[in-house]
Amino acid sequence: MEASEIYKCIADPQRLRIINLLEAGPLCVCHMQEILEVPQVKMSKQLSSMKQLGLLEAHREGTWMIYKLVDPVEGLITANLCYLREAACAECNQLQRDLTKREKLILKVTRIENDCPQEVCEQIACC
Amino acid sequence: MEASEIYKCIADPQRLRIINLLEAGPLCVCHMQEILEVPQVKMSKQLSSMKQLGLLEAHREGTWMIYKLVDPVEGLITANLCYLREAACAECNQLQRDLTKREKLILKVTRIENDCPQEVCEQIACC
DNA sequence: ACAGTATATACTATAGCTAGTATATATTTG
DNA sequence: CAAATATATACTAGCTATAGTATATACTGT
Repeated sequence: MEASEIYKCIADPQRLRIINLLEAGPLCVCHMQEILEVPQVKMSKQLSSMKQLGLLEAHREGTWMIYKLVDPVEGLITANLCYLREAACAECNQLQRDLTKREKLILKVTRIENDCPQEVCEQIACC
Repeated sequence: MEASEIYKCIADPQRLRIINLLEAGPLCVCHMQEILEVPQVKMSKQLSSMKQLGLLEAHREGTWMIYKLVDPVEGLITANLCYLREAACAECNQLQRDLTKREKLILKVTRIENDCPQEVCEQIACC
């Protein structure tokens, strides 16, 4: 993959946010939508363009499509995420907030699957 | 400067090559043109867009315009040049070749200014 | 087979980028 | 001041990217 293609990809803040999320682990489309608060069409098109580029891959689980970064992750991607997560700028803070939101969402999803009552979870963080 | 603006800038291979050259030191437009082998218009427009962005600054010396990276250089730029110069890809090799070409050009220019005869220079690399 | 949920694609309008040609400006030199 | 050199800008045409709306597909549970 050419460096310029990667830069063109992460030059879009939304796409950068997606990559940032996926670097922390695979996610399904609807959860990314929820975290980034973008319309479904936009999310889907961006994901498919990145898959096309060879940066992402996807598999189906029921009605969900689970996306992940192709392994091994492009060094240029890793290096830039690494830099941005440390840096202090509007976009960089956004990346941090997205990761936090991701954590919470994963807890919530796990809780639902475990049928653990919400009140209990919120108090003792069991799940 | 937003990260996305920087990425958009270096997503163009030509602009990346310019930044790579300038990171090694200031250069005048005609020399960059010679190294990158691009038409004058294109070079001028790319330089002015990067100046507009706040990445470059310029001053005049006679008929020449000397461009340089704004100091301090954006960390994101430095980090990426650093990565790309080590990496092995078509674009990265190009960057290395540009730097070599720059060295030679600077020697040549210095030689002319010193009035050192070319034959001597080429044999003993005096300048 | 049907309804519901999740995701993808087709189509369109529009905005933004790029290259190219021609022309303008700034400076030096004779 | 005229000619030469270096650089910038205006204008245009063509291309690419993006967003939005509507529609299609894939799967699950009933």
